[in-house]
Amino acid sequence: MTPEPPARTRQAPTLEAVAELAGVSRATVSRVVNGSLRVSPAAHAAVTRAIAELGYVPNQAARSLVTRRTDTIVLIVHERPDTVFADPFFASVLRGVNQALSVTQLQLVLLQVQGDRQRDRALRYVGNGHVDGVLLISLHGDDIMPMSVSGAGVPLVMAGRLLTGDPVDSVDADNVGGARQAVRHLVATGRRELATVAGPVDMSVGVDRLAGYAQAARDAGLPASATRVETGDFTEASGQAAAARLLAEHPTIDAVFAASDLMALGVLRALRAAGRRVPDDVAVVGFDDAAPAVYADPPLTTVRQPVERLGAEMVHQLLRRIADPTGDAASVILPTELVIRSSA
Amino acid sequence: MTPEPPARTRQAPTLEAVAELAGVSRATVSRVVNGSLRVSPAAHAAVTRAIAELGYVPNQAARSLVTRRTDTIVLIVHERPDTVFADPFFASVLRGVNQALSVTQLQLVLLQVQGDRQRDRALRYVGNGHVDGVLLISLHGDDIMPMSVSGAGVPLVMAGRLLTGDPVDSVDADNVGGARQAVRHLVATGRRELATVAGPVDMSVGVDRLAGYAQAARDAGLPASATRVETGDFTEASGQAAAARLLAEHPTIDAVFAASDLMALGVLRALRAAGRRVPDDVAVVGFDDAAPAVYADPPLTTVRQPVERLGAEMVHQLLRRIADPTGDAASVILPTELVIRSSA
DNA sequence: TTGAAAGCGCTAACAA
DNA sequence: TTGTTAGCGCTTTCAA
Repeated sequence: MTPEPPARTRQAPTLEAVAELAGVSRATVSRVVNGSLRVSPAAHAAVTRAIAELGYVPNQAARSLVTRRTDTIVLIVHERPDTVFADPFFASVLRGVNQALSVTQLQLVLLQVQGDRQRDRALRYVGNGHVDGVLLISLHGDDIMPMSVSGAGVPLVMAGRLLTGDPVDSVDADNVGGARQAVRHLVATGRRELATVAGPVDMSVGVDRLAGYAQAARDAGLPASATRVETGDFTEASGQAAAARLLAEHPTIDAVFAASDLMALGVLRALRAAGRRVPDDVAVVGFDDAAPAVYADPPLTTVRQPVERLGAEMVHQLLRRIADPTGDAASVILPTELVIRSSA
Repeated sequence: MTPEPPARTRQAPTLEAVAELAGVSRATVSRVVNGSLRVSPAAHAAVTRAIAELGYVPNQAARSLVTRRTDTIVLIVHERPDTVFADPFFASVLRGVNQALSVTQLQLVLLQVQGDRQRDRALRYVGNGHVDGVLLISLHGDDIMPMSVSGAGVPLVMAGRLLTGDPVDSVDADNVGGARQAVRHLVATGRRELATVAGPVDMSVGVDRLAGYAQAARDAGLPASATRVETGDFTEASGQAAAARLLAEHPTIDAVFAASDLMALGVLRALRAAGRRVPDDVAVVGFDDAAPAVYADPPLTTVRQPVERLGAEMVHQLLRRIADPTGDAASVILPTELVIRSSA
């Protein structure tokens, strides 16, 4: 009287069982499962039926052991130790990643990394063949992860670009172009005394959006006095503080380009606190990273980057790189879009 | 002259290599790696040194093949085919999950599931021993996934609860209590003509928040006429439409409880569109699911649920269940908190 | 405390 | 087109 084993323990059907039921060898079953062409219709049918009957699903561990593939990629989010990464941006990227992945056999492992300990653990995980490829979202402009990963020969695609200039497969929004759109819009609507609340200078997004701002201001023939810059860290509070500084020192400002949506919100608050009217008095344009700034009231004119698509493109590029590990690093730049709403 | 193999291909050191270098058997190395007590200090030292020298990391596939553990859990997000799941809520849960996981050896696989096809694929994935446990966030009140998963003997913890009443390990916010807090607050501040914009009746959050609202209204001795209900689907647009209906039919309303933050935003817009002043004319309290309603201007009084903690608690409960698969299903209810801001 | 040996379920030559 | 066979790297009895 052997006791009934718990469901959990009940042996999942193996290749062997399928082979037996179908009356063929394990190799043939394997061929069918893996879509080999060199199988007779009869064998194929028998195997397919047996698989259905038994509810067979390949054991991934056994498969990985021999193929050295894992059918898994990892998304690493390398945050700063102190900062909380902007949720909506991340969630939107993730949505795009999942969508692109849903038509593949690949599974997604998620790794949130803060600090050197966790980073090194992640690096070890990746370096040890646990995944077929890496997607990286890094908040560090000089992160060592990208080079460590690609140096280990593991396919990698990162969001944004490396401030070090090292070549890495990457997908990025057109931050320079987006900032230019913002400035051109402000100038086109008659603004002449511009300022920007820029992002951190140690992040490519920060650098690029500032560069676009400066370029466009120069192109518009604005004097240097009309290109004020204060820096924030992408948070609402920092945007508010930066705007307050701007207003105190340059009361004649009539437009602000905020390099993130959260900072744009802060700018709005600072303007209100200072008794300025938006947009009559001062116009505001923010960069839309999918954070909730669009819920500002009145709604904000923004430069929108296609965040979800960014995630999907990262996957596509990674798949390409996995299929063909050779060749130079490629950068995909996604266009931004100016979305005009009432407050600018 | 064998060509230099690419880094990728270079054999990772195996147990065998470690054993040889340490001058012991593979079994002994395995014991050290897995923390067995029955190893002599000398052997232990030799093995430890060899591991460090070689940079050995166990091959997870080989290990899983024999242990039948995967050291992986999966977070399944079962969305509706049409709806886009609220990003910030999801991202916050994920943050809590990751945080709880970071002190373990477990890896997190993420599965976004929409529609029956993907659901069945996920079920097969889980049922075939790919993961040690499942975390489930479901938007379907009568989802078959929970019972399928736990019926297959795979440890499962879900967020929320099943409308079917089936017993499943779960973690939930105190939605009933939170809604009561909201109503009590409105009553305490002098409101007498209440209404709610409730959530979908096929989701436990919707049902529970409505139940709390009704309970508290009754407890406060409000007449039935003061417990109007309109239903939305948790989106801002639906909140706005519901509030518009409410205002049209019951112009005397002086307070609205919105069962989600996005719907609260919609309510605010509807009130403004109707020329009502907030909060003087009509007070609004929303349920804070970590969506951006708190960015409303003026800020909204909300009932806040601890979303991040919810994720962490789900992990803790799952770990318990994995360690001890027997025993009855348990429900953890997390308290909510009333956060009073200007608009109510 | 240690080692020898038997697989875990699968893929991939190689032979037939 | 099919089957046979030899492992992939690890854990785990079982004996010593």
